[in-house]
Amino acid sequence: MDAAFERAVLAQLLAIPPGQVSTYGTLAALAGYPRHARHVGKLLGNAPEGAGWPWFRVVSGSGKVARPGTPEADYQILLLEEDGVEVGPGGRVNLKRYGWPVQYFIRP
DNA sequence: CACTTGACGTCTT
DNA sequence: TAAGACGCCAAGT
Repeated sequence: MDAAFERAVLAQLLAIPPGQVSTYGTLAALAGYPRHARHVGKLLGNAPEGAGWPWFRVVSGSGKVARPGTPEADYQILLLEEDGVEVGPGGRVNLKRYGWPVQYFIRP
């Protein structure tokens, strides 16, 4: 396993402010591993549930929840809404508002 | 060594 | 906007 990669990604994951979301590719890039988006997904998928990691704050680059249709996706949507993030039909998230670190803050 | 498999991303229809 | 083609990188078979 690559402990350095895991540490770096986890650091970025924990850096996401509550109520905001980031993407796999962004986390990988911030961690210092560009084009390793798939590995971030694999890491989160393999991550222990009781670790307390905010894995639910990570969505795909299109702003959609990964693996749509699965119970995990529904659970993630639930957690995001609990976190104050609006999730549209199909597990869509408006990255213009909730995206991190680039959030545009289009608030009424 | 060749091929497959991913919680992915960007570009083109 | 939705859907498909390609590209990407590491790990497993």
